[in-house]
Amino acid sequence: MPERRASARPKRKRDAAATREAILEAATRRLATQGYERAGVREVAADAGVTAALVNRYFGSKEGLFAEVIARALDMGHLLRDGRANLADQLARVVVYGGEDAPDGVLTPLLLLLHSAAEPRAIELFRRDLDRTQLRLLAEHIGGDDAAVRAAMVLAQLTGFAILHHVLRPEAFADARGEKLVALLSKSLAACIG
Amino acid sequence: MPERRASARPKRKRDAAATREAILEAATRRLATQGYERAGVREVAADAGVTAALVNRYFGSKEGLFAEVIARALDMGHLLRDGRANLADQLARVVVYGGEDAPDGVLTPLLLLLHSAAEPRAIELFRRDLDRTQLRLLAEHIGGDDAAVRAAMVLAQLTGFAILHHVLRPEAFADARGEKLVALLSKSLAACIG
DNA sequence: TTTCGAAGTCAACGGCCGTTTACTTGGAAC
DNA sequence: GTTCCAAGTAAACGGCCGTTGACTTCGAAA
Repeated sequence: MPERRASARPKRKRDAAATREAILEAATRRLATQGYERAGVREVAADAGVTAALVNRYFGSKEGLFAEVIARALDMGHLLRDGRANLADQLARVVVYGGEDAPDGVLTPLLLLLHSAAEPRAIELFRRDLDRTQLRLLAEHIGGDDAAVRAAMVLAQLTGFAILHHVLRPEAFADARGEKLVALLSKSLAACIG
Repeated sequence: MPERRASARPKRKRDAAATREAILEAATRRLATQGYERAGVREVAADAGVTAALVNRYFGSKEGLFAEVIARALDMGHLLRDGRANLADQLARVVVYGGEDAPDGVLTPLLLLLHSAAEPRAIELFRRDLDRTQLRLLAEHIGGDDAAVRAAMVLAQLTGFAILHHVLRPEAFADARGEKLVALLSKSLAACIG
């Protein structure tokens, strides 16, 4: 019989900060792929190489843990790269080609959102943070009249595309080439940006 | 102390077909507002005025119940009205003004989808049924080259708008007038339809 | 009115999950 | 090497949920 999971891991030394980080990373991945309900505290703890009790010790509760996950994801995962030229095309490429496995990727906040749509507490956390982070940045990049509404429309399109492309995966998307999707998406994004 | 819930209800006579229908209605409402995980069999049964055991008797299991809910919703809730003129504008009005409380409304399939995004079994049911109902109808109305991909893009936009407008509700959408949203959405829908 | 099958209920089982309490262990400081 | 607090674990509790099997009740047919 081979070694157990725990001994296969690098067996991190006792380091509260590093352990905290490992838990947050594991929680982000679980939340982005499974959503609030299906992401269990025991699973997250096992991914991080610790016990469920320790998770609650550090973050108070499951809700506290995922609140910090969402806040961090919204702070880190800036949807926009540095240059603001070709905004529609940039955004389109992010959601078409962005890997879903990178826990700090720009796609993560979208997956977090749509996998937690059924959880009122998670939605509350998103609403509170979104307006003053991603949407504000987007609105500044867009500018002009109705910048706030247009920014929300852009976010809506990105989220909708993400749910179809990364979760539902209808036949039409599976068959289509990536560049075809980029072209269509950036075209309708441009219609919103103006 | 007032009467109990059961006596406040019309106390439907023993009618298997009617009871079945009542359970399906209640399940549809619960699934559309709470998603697969949070919609409990006991709650659904109570809404329909029966016991959880009877629900499992009629539908075999929770999964069987919601499979039928999804299939029915996709069959009934045709996104498109009869006339095919101004398709973008029609669709935009549906998701902007469509009430979320009507269990047979055209908006229901979208809410079912985005509230069940975290549940793999529900996603599987959607994928299987979507391609041969809503997406096929949409593609026929759109026509031309890449009709299938364009139809999926339209569904993505509608779903994304629904999650923002009916679930997340950012400030920008709360402040905006309905007609402004219809204008923006139909414009970017038109960019996809071509 | 009696009968009998279908409609519906009741209560319990087993499992999973978030949380808590008491305990053990590691490692740095002296 | 001893001490001692923080890091981490083990185990259990209580609650909720889906499911099941045995029981009860309605209502139509005879």
